[in-house]
Amino acid sequence: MSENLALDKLSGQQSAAIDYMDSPILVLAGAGCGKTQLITHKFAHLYNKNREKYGSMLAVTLTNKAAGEMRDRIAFAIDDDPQSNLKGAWVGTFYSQCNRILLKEKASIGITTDYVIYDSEDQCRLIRHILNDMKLYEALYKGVAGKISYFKSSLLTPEELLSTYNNFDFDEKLLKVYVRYQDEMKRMNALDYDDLIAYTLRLFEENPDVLDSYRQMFSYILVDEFQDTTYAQYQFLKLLARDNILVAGDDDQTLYKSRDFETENILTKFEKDFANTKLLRLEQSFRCTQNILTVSDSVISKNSHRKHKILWSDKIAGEKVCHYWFMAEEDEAKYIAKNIKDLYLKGNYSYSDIAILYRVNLQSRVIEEALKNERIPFKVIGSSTLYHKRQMKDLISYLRLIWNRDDNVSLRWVINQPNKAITANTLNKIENEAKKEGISLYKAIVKLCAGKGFSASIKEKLGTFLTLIDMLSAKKEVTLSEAIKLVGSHTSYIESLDENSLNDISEIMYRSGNMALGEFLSTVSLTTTNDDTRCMNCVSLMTLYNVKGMEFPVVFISGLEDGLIPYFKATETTEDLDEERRLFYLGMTRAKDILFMTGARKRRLYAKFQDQEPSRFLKDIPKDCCLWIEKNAIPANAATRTPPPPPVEFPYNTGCRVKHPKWGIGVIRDCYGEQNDIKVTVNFPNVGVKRLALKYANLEKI
DNA sequence: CTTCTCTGACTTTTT
DNA sequence: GTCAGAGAAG
Repeated sequence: MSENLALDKLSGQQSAAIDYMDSPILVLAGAGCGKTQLITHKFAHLYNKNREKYGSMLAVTLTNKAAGEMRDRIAFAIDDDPQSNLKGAWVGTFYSQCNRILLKEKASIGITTDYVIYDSEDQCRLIRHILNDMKLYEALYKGVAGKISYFKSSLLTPEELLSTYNNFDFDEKLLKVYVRYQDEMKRMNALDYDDLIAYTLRLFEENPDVLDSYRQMFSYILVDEFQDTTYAQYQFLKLLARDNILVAGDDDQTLYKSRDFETENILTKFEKDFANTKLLRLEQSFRCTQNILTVSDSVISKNSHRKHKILWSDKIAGEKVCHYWFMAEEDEAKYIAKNIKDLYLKGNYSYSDIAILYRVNLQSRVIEEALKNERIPFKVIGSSTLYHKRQMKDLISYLRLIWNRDDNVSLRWVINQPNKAITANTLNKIENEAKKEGISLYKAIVKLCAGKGFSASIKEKLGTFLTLIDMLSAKKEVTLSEAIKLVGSHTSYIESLDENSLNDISEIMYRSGNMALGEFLSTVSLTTTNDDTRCMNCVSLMTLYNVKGMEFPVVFISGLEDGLIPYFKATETTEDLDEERRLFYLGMTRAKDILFMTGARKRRLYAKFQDQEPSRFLKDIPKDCCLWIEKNAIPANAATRTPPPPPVEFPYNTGCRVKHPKWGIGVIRDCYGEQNDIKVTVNFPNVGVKRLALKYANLEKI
C-alpha cells in the first residue's frame, strides 16, 4: 500500500531502474534527483515481491547518517510491520557490514573476535608512539596516518609498495612506520577502519565457501554514494556481486578524492568491470529551481573528467540567484542576518528552512555574532561536538581493557592516569620488554613482575594494576552497565569526574546499558559525532563538507572569495581545484528555492587582515543568470545622509497575544516599520503566520 | 609532580 | 586569535 502510493511519485527513469533486473545497473544521478529514493524503493519493491528470495539483500552507503535514513525509508516502504522484519536486513555502512561478517564468521584469519576497533584517534596515538619510538619527528603523525590509511584503503601492502615504488624516491621511513604499525596492530588484535574491509576481503579470498554463502545470501546489492567508495570497498562489491547489483552515484559530488591515486573515474570503471552494465540517468531535479540549476551547472561544467549531465526541473524558474559583495566580513554577516530576519518575518520560511554555509569553521564566528544581534536562533553543526571527550575516552579505555587486555593504546592511556604513580622510567622498561619479546604491554608487565628487574615497591604498584585488569577482564560477557559499575567500584575513576561527565555517562548507560560490552565497543568505534541533526526552529550553520546529503529551501554560501573558495591551499593542482569547484557546486545544489552567495573584501584570517578578491568560480557564471549586487561600505553621500530615525515605539511586544476579527487569537512574532505605518507578523495557530499592517487589521490586545 | 609560559600550527572529515 | 602540546620552573 505505502509502496504503491510512493511509486506513483517516481519518475519514468526511476521506475525503469526498479523494474530492470537483467544486468548490473549504474545510476548516474544529479543532485536532488531522487537517487536514495530509488534505492530504498527498489529494496522495498523486491522485498515485497518475494520475501523468500529477497529477504537478505545488502544495501550499503558510506556514513551512518545516510545508512540510518536508508533504513528508515525502507522500513516505511515495506508492506509489513517495519519493526520486526528489517532486523535481518544487511543495511548499513561498508564498515559496519564488514564488522558484522567478521564477527559472524568468527574471523578465521589470524584475528579473534574480541578484536578492538581503532578509530582515527586511536590510530593517531599509536602512530605518534611509533614515530616517537623510531626517533622520527612526531608532529608529522597526522600526515603519516593519512598516508597509511590511504595505502590500506587502496589495498597496497608494504611489500607491494616496495616493489611498485622501487624506482621512485619513495619515503623509506614512511614504509618502515607502516610495517611497524601493521605489526603492532596485529599483536594487539586491533583493527582500524580499513582493516575491517581488508580482513573481510581476505576472509573471502581464503575461504571460497564462505564467500559463496554470502554471494548466495545477498540476492541483490544496492550501493548509494557509489562515487565515494574506496578501492577496497569496490573490491568487496566485485567479489560479492554478479548481475544483481545497482550502484548509484554522482561524480560531481565526490569529496576527498583530490588526493586519490586512482585517476580513472570509478563510474567508468564500473561499466568496464561489470559486463552489460545498464546505464541510467536521473536528471530531473526534484529539489532545485531551474535558476539554481543553471547557475550551478555553469560552474560544475568547467570540471574535467566528469560524466556529462544536464539537470532540469519542472519547478518554476524561481527567484534569481543573488551574489552580494561587501566591504568587510562584518557587513556580510550583518546582511545575512538581516536578510534571514526578513525572510522569517514575511512568514514564508521558518528558521529551520535556512542554512548558512562556509568553507572553514572559523568563518562561523562573525556570522554567529550577527545572528545573536538579530536574536535569530541558530545551531552550528559539526565542528566541536566531540562525542569522544576526554573523560569518555578514559572510560572507554578501561572498558576496552576488559574486552582485550592486549590493547596497548588503551593500556597506555589508563596507566598514565594520575596517581597510578608509575614513572616514565618504569614505563620505558615495560615498553622495551614488550618490544624485545614481541608481546603486548600487559604481558610484558606480567613477565617483569615475575622476574627480578623491578623493586618490591614497583612490583606492588604494578601488581595492583594487574589484579585490577585481570579481575575486570574475567567478566567479558557482561552488559555495558555492569561493566561500567565494575570499573567504578574498583577504580577512583568515577570519583574524579565532574558533573557534566557523570551526566554523559548516565546518558550512555540509559541509552545502551543493556548492550553486550563487545557490541557497545564496536558501536562506539563505528559511529562518530553527528547525532545532532537540525534543531526545531534554528538556522543551520555548517561547512560545505558537512552539508552533503541535506537540502534547505534557502541557502546562503558565504565567503565566496579567492583563498576561501577555492581554499588557498588547494589551488595548485587541477585535481584540487576540481574538488573545490565540486564543493561549491555541492553547496549551491542544496538550495530548493533561494540561493544567496556572498563575499567580502576585507576578512580576518587567523591573526591577519586580508584583502580578498571575489572567487574565481564566479567568473564561470553567465552575467545574466544571477543578480550581482555590490554594497559599498561607506555610501558616497554618507556624510550628508540624514541621521537614522528615532527608534519607533511599538504597541506590541513579541510574544504578546492579540485577537483578530476573522482569524481569532494569535501571538505577535515581530513588530517593524515606520511610526505611522507599523506592521506586525502574527502567528495564528489555526491560520498560520500572517503579516498585517496595524492601521487596517483591527487587532485587539488581550 | 604540578603549574606556568612559550611556541607554533592552523582546511575540510567519514568510518 | 586560539588552542594544544612541550619544556621550564616551582
